[in-house]
Amino acid sequence: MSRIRIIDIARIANVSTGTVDRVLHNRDGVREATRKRIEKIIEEYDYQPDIIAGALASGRSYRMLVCMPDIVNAHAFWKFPELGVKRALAEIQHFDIRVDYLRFDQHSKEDFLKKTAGIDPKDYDGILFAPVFSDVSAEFIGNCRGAGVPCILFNSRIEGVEIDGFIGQDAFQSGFLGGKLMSYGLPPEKDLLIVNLSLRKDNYQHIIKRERGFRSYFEEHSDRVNNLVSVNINGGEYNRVATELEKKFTELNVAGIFVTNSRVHLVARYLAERGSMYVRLVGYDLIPKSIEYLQREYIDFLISQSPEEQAYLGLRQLFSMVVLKKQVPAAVLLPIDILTKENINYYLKFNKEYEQSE
Amino acid sequence: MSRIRIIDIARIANVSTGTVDRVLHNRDGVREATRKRIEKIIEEYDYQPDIIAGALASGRSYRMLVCMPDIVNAHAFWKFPELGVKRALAEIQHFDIRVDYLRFDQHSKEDFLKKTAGIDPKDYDGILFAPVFSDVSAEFIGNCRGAGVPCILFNSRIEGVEIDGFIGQDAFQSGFLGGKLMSYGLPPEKDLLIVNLSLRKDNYQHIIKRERGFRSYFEEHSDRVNNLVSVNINGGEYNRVATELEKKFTELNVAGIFVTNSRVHLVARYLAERGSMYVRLVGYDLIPKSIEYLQREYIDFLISQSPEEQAYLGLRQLFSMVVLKKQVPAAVLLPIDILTKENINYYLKFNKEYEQSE
DNA sequence: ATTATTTACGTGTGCGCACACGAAATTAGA
DNA sequence: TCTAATTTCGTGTGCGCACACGTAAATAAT
Repeated sequence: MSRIRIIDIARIANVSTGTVDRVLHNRDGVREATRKRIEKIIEEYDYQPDIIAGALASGRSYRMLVCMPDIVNAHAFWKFPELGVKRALAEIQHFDIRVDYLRFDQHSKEDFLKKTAGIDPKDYDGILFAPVFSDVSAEFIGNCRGAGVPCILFNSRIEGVEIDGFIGQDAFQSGFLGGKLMSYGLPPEKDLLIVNLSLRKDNYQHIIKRERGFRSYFEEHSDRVNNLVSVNINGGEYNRVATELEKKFTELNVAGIFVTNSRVHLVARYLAERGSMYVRLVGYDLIPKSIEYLQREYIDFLISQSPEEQAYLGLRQLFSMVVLKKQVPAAVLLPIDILTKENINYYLKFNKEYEQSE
Repeated sequence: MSRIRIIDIARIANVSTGTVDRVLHNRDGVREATRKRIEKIIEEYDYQPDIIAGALASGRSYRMLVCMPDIVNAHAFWKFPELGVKRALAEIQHFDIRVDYLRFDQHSKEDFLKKTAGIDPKDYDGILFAPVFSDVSAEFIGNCRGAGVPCILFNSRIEGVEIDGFIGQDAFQSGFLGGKLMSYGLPPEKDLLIVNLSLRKDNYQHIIKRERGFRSYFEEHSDRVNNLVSVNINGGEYNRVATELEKKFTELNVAGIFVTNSRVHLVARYLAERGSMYVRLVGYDLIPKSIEYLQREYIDFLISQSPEEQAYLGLRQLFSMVVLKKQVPAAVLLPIDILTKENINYYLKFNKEYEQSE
């Protein structure tokens, strides 16, 4: 009653295991009639290959490329995807899968081009990629898929570029949730700032969607008549941010600030130095500088993109596609995690465990 | 340069693979001196068995028992652990692991005793167990571990009972977080209700801890001078709940309600029928009845225990212990998920995907 | 019709390990 | 000292599959 094997199929079809093997692997050298007959039996008995035995026999090893920005310091944002990759790797280690990392400066398109220039996609069986620069990323993806190498994206997506899978977050909805967290308990008829602290104009897509989502919340809740004011501060050092904010604080009656990316800690610092603890502050991502202000209660909520989980799932999907030859969903949108001072430790501890288990 | 194999060790030690095999499996029939010699080599070269080949050769199959309460309707709380078990199973299916479910009426200790009486732990290689009735559960666990069967608990833990692993949540901290969510934006000097709607007094442990956590938040934030009033309503049908709440609403100036378990939807119904949308309501668990009120904004926040993830991790740990013979952490406390109207869909969708992929 | 070429298929080996069986070495028994 | 019992070890086989190789059958070339 156990599972049907190649040899069983061979016997039923009155051929040898070699012929069945050829059919299973779409190799030629099989007469059409025979092929049909065998395929029918495979179908009928719902043959499921024993991938354990397959892996052992083939002795194949796999090579994946994980392409994402540099980890700028030991605990920055891009450390988490790496942890996720390692976690996935630990689970599938028996399959002899090796991973190369290709890291690049997330602020330099030139660096990205230089680094990817040295890559031949054909050296890899699959690629997990966090696209930062839309146009050149699209080209890179095109090269890979042109060479027949599966490509799975995470963190952000590029419109109109065909890929094998995407793992990420619904940016609009996360902004919408930001609106709710902000609004919750805030007096109406006060002013709210939406602060964009992006360093590059390149990958603005999900930043814009976050702002739209945030605004949309207040449009849908007309009882909240808060006044929403956008502030764009490029450049990025603290003094610029402080100056710009100071201006707004004198003009307006600021009751809350929504920062559309992980640089929310700069705003938190401003509030801390100003002693404005009462101002609601909501931003993105679990990075150490922000955690500090979350714990000191200058930041009220952080919305997490679960970068660890994104990369974990990404590598698992590559594995499913490449090794198990299974279909994977075109897109997976992860839950939008809400982090506060009170639950942050569990997210951190979780990651620590993975680090220890290396 | 590839991994060292049994045959390599055998050659180095000047013995046959059979002898190495005996050492590896702690079988007798090996002279002490030889054993030492081989063990030293194993150590020195850090031999890691190829579990792929091992699984293939041994042809072993494994049997796990998953023991938890009945799924009372198609979408109730206990459906989620089942989904988690299935997800884990899908990932490790190549190892021929079968799972039996033992379900019992979570309100009847007699039923639990009856069901477990028919179980011989020795029929199983591992047990994943959600203990509900402390005393008899402890006995059951004792039987299993006495028979040498690893036992991993999830959902709740029993003090003083030795187990092989626990997957769950920090109840105190989740209550503390509930306090924050409640407090956030609520006017001080109003009254808050803490409502206990437990059906059985048996497994009160984490209910009590949740209340303690909640109260602790307000103790630590002395600027919040809200008045906390506990309400215990046993029994459980809606009318009782409505009557008791009505009493409190006339006595007090209720601005928020914290419900310590998943029956928060009963309170939400009361608020809905009363038209009291302004009252903040925080409770537990993603069950359909609550989701409805979450979407209608009578419930502001649900704290999720991630039951799907708990069971998923539980089975994965059993697998690690039993099949891979690896050590597993004594306890894993999962992140405390915050669910709102705005992010609930992603948690639901995620589960849907698993359902579809069956 | 005979040979060369192509197409279609069968056979054999090994991946790394687990385990049954049997053989050799050692010790005990007489 | 010789045999029997026991301990210690080696050998062989197979798990299900992938893949190289070899061979038979069909077709083409001469």
